Amino acid sequence: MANHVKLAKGNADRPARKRATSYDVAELAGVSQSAVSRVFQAGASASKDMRDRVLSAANKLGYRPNAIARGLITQRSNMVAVVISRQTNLYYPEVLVQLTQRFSEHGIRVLLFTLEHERDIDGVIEQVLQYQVDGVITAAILNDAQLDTVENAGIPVIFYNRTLPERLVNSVRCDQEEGERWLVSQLAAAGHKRFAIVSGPDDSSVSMERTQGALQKLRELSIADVLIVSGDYGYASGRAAFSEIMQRMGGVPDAVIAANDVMAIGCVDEARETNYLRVPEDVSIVGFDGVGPARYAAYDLSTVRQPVGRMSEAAVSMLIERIESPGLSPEKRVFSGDRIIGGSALLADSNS
Amino acid sequence: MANHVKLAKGNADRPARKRATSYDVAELAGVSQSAVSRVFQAGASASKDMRDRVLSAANKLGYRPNAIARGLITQRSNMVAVVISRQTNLYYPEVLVQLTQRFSEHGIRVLLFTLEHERDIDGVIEQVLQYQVDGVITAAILNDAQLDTVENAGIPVIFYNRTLPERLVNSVRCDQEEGERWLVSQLAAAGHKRFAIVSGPDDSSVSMERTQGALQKLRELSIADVLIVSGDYGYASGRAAFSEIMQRMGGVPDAVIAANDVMAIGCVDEARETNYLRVPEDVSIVGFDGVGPARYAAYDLSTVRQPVGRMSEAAVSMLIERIESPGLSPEKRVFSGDRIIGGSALLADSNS
DNA sequence: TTGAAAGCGTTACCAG
DNA sequence: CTGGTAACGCTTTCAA
Repeated sequence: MANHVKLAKGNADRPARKRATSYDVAELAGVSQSAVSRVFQAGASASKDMRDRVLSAANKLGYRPNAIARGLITQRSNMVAVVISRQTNLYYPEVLVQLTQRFSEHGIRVLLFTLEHERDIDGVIEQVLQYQVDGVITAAILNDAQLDTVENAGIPVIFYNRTLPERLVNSVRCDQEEGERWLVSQLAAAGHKRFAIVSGPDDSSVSMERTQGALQKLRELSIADVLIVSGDYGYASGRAAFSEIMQRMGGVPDAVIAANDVMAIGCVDEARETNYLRVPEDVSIVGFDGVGPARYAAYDLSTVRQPVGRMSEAAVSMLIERIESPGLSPEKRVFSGDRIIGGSALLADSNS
Repeated sequence: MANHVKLAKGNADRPARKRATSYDVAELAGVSQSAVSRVFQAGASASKDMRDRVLSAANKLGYRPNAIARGLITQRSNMVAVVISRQTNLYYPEVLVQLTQRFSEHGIRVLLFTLEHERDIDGVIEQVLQYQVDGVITAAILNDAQLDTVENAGIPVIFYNRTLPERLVNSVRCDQEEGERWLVSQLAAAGHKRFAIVSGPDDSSVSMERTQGALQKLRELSIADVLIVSGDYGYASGRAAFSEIMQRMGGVPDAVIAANDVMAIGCVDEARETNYLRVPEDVSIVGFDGVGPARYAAYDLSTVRQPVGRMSEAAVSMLIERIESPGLSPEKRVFSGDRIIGGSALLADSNS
């Protein structure tokens, strides 16, 4: 009654080691290899009889065209690289799913590259090029030399939520500045005077844009005295930041502008739990992103939501266009964020 | 002064259309193509002189070995498929990053496949096989025929957080049952009598295991009267579920066991905001997963955290082992979750 | 419509 | 250590 280790149910007798090739199928079907190839193509020219014989043979052998070999001859791997930094993924997990889903509708697969920090990108570029991807979507900034490297290889690049202002590149992003300016103007119009900003990590261009956008608008409104403390986009750093603000200001700020929702939530908790403050009566707190937890009843953040669905759709279609027509000129698409008025801040429009 | 559209900075004169091949490098360096190939390999045999000339020629041409062609001849694509369902990614975004990072340390790239629902997997399998991946990590269940298909192609598969009990497969998972049993026993020991369960989507095996684990322990404790309502793992569905519980029970349950943290958070908010209940004084609520928001001060969930770091490390090393040694027998690794005692529930151990 | 043969860019095997 | 040559599995002319 001793059994073999390997148990194969449907096709117990097949050797299973070597994959069937188009030659195997051709032989079994009694046709040429080119014929097999044609049957598995879109605009093929094959008689019904031929088609049937090939397909049944293929089925019997479990044949599947080898996409790698195809890529070699057609010079199209049908793979695109998606480069994300840790942050992108953590705070917008749905972006990846959306990108992958949309690409797959076009017969394109996603090769994923992740960066612990945005600076680690050099090695990644090397890999991306070796794998002959047809295009790249990057949520990490490339410098001039890096971008040159990729473009000289003839690979189109789309920047996701970042851009190189000095250069002709393709990019899709959310208007962080506009969003922050709106938040600031709303807060100011509601009478807030003492502001604090919680910025993100130093190597995050998104955080830079948000912080600068807010600062700029504050300056325009002649609000000069602004305290900036920095966090790492995480909850704990939001709590620590609020604590630091209280200490360095020697009191309660009127409004706190956090570079993302998670830190804003941290600020809210620290204000309530540690300092026994009421939000928004004692202090207004706003975030940015519009992530899920921002809508939880306990926080109900006033924030700006990135239209991630439209952004990822735009990125995919821009990239596919450029894969199909390599000559297309660069395009920058900027989406306004959705303005969300929640209960975490007293805004001018709060009671409208 | 008219400029051409294309502006290339570093290497303005290079045609940029066609990528350099090992033959181009060989010609420029005045050596054979095989020599070039050898220089770019690990255990190569090449003299220092040879090496220098090749490398400098390669550099000049911007040559990079074509991983696709290499894969064709070596029968190793150095790519693995990672299949995730929407849910996996949304509630554990870090899993993907960890997997990708760890694989990349071994020179392996991740080809990502996402499923809207776990049932969409058939087409994905077809793609996975066509791309000649060296292995698969799947966070979606395959049925017998599907698994046969992949295994017959000689591709090792690791199941992530699911398993096929009736079959010899490789899997890495968190012990959902054990976790739920602990939660139930803690709740029961604290004196709770009227229980309600909020289950996840019907097609989620993880939800099934959790719900069954809880139910089983409740039965063992002779607590028969348990209401089960179902949600979709989302916040809103958690709120709706709590509402439904109140209605169908005609009063307040002693304890609510949600199949994940996000729904537990929804329950907490609905209990507080809509029903003016105190948590945990009036009702205890527990979740599962140990996601970030579970630790926010406003919720402070009692829950069980999946050790995702260790799990993804285990998955990667198991897969790599099996790619390297195809004969290895199947292995199932089960990790206990970390027990987290928070303020959202009165547990027997709460004051220990 | 079909088949033969020439690549795609690499590695692997052999002589030298 | 080095170079020639045969694969790898496919698509793509080009004749028939």
